[in-house]
Amino acid sequence: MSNKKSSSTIQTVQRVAQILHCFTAAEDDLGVMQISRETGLHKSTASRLLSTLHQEGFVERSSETGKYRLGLGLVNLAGVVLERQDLRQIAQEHLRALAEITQETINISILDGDTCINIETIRSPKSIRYAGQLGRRTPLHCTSTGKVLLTHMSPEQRQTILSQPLSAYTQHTIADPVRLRTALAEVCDQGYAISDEEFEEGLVAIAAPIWDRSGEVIAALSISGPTYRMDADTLEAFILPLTEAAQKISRQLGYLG
Amino acid sequence: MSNKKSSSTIQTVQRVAQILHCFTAAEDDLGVMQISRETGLHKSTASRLLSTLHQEGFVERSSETGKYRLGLGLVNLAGVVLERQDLRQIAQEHLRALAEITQETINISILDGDTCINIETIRSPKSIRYAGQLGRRTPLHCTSTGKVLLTHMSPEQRQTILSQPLSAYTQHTIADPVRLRTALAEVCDQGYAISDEEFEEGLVAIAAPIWDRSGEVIAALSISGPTYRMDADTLEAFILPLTEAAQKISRQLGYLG
DNA sequence: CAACACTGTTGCATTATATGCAATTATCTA
DNA sequence: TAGATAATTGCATATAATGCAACAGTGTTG
Repeated sequence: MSNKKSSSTIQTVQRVAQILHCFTAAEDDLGVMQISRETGLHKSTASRLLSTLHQEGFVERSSETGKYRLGLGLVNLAGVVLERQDLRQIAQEHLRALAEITQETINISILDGDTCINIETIRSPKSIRYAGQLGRRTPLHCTSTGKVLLTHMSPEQRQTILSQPLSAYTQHTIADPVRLRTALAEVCDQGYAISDEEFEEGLVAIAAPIWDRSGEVIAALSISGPTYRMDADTLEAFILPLTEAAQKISRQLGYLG
Repeated sequence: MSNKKSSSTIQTVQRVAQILHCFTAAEDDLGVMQISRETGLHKSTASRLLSTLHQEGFVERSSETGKYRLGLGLVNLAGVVLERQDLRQIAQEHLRALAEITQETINISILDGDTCINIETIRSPKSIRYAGQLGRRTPLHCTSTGKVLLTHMSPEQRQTILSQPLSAYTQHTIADPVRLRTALAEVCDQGYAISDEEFEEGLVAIAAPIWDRSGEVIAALSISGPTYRMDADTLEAFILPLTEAAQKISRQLGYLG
């Protein structure tokens, strides 16, 4: 106890958030006790909160295990959020075309605070592929989309993010702000960003910016795949289709570039 | 006041749900007062709840109007739900193919209590199209997907749903349980369901069932479009690609039909 | 199959927590 | 500049969430 936040903060809401965030793609069904342990909430508190979340459709109970899982009510609400991104609708056909050409996983990410979040994914048809996940949050400094978004944000915002410690996810992560700035300058120059195993071993991605009518970069379009398929030549060959797709989407959004 | 539910129900969670459900695709940004009025909550209560929901990322504030909107945190959570539907991943390429052939909006819906909910959508490239929305809930008795799911549920479940009053959304809605049962028998027989303006004027859709390895129908695949494009001949021509796509998906799920 | 360990639910008294009021500040409109 | 409307916040009060402990369910093991 002692989360002395803004005076007007409702504890129960924080607890609900805590509980919901226990569930991940990797651990998607949890019992009351597991949640109780993970959150530090009393088991009866957890039980009652979960029970109410269940009534409201935010969690479900697995019919086999009886454990809780996140519920379709969340998809329902998320649909409202995604619906207002007209970007998403406009982009769909271009994504499909790009998926066709590249046979790799395509993502669109937008900025969310100091992370980026995936708002649309088309997965590679191949069995070894980058498993893009809708709604997934990734760091800015070591992903292709993140670097694109970093490059095109306001200097103050960028400064704020770069002044915080940058986690090294792999050996290739550029965790040094100075070197990162240089890398970003290059991104700005060439019009696309590459993450070569900087976020995850074996994962290479390339991303280009999407502009809206006001001339601001509002999203990044990316192609992600395993290192062995994303060699220098392939990557080189992807640049044009990628930037062209991003251009087309931008134009449809009213960008006059 | 006086929602005497199960003794162990937490009011604040119900209120959170109430608030979140105020936001819809049509009305996606709301002020504190609007929410206070719509939910009956005291304006300061609404303010504080929203403020906390904001801290937790479940709502955002529009930078222009300053009003609240649903936030990306919800997309993040919904991603976890969607991720566990391997159906969705398997289906993607088949959906794309079907979209290509038909040039209409393609949806996959699953059962959620007494409604069905959209878990995947590919929109028609045409400007007049059915605007399928991820996470959207629709009734069972008057949609093509709903009728497919109704047809293949357990008799008891179906009984429960059909014994409740059926809303007539349009003049074509089959609101009479007896007539509906006859219609469902036909669906069972022919292997697909059609909704001919039964849910919305001007909207025609056709759906086929998707089976899993245990031989149960777990979802429905549909093609939706405006009446004038979805005439009898076109509909007729869609049957085969639709059922074949549904078959392919089912087989990939392990169905041995 | 009995005993044990573990998990989830619930009635009840306690107190911490959310509430409503009213005052204050901020934002918009005429 | 005033006047209305909306949003926020300090504070006392009372309601609603809490933790306990007992109980019910489930599964594991010798």
